Amino acid sequence: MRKTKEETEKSRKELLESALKVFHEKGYATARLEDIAQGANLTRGAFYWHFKNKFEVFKALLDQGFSETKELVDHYLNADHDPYTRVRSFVQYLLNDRQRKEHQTYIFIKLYNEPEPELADLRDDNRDLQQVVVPALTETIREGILTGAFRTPLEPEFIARTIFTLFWGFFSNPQSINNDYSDSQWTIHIDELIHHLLGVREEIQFVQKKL
Amino acid sequence: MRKTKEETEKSRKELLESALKVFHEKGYATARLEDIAQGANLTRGAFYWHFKNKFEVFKALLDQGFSETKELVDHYLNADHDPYTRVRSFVQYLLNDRQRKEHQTYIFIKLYNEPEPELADLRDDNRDLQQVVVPALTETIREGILTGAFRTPLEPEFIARTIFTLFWGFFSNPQSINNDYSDSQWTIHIDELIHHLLGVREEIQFVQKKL
DNA sequence: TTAAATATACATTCGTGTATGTTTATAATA
DNA sequence: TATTATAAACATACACGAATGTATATTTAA
Repeated sequence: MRKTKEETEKSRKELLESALKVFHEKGYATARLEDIAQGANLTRGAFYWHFKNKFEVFKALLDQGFSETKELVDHYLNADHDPYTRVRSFVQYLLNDRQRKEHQTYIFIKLYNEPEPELADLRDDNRDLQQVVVPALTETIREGILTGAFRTPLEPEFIARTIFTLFWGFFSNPQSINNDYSDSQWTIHIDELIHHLLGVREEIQFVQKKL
Repeated sequence: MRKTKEETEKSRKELLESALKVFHEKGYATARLEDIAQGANLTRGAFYWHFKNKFEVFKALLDQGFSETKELVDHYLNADHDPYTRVRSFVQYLLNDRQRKEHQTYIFIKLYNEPEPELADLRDDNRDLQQVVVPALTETIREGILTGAFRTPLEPEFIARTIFTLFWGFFSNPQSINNDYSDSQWTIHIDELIHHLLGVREEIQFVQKKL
């Protein structure tokens, strides 16, 4: 049953994808290796050739999500735009990501929330999402305040943490998904909220909305 | 090994308490009935006499937390005070609860976050925390706006949902617990945030702080 | 020809559920 | 009031299935 190198790579990727789905649906503890294998049209034999065990796939997935988040932060927050555009585009991306529901960031946070003692080590300082997002967000907000784009009585770091925690809650709460207050409503209002939190000057809002 | 009625009741309560702890530490799926029994200085035999299975204890705990939350809402939000005091005391309670870490509300939310398909039925409309908190919070905010205590461009329901979601994220994120940005920092800043969100008039803030 | 890339088969462990044993509070009875 | 029968409130023992990990078999790129 030996396959070509490309086919092997494909198998590995499909196993990872399947694992992400299964973890997302059943959670880490309940996920069975056979579910994961079947999702990739393979057997547990294939799984054990590619990965050591359940823990290792999970770790691989977390690392993947973690570096993807880093790229996101780099792309949006550390971009070469004005502070307002940077914050806003980042937030908008997260909202869309949440709406698609299938993407990394959304599932990533769900994975983090599992109590499971076995995963405790993974949630150490090195993989803290906050430490990736909050500093960049804080810096952007601070810059916006210095340049006079934002006028807010709140501390930049606190605003950053508030936005982060708000999205964390938004992604985590299972009920927020099937609720009458739908995603589209959030998308509209979140925009106002961000403006309100940052104290975005009205001229900027106006210019932005015209674009 | 027959015990008196009081002793029996005590056993049951200790089993529930232990279950709460174990679920909190290990999560639903990983929690073993023996852990729960041992935590109450009993055996699995005792457990099975009091409860049908793991699912039933969990349900009992959720119901318990749910009704406790209802009481909280009644006590703080539906109280006989001005809107400002109601919102603020409610938020302060949650913050303190979060700091104690051992109380129901905190663990309650953690329980809700588990993916575990078996628990899907429990997260239906009837046990939606949002439907308990958000309407009461919305009403309080709306009243505050009508009486002129609050001046905010944001919609009352959205503010309520924002506060709710923010706390959900605050309670859910495992990293927010052992972070350098400590609970006390949040406690201070959250106060400002609530003021900012609600647009609390400065006279009111001043009077409140003097008390 | 060899070992990569799987599938299949098997052993082992772990947790649940249930059946059974044991003690003793409690109600009934005399 | 003392005695006794009963079942409450557990503890202990056992049977079972489910999932993991490993050993072995199989095919075929390289």
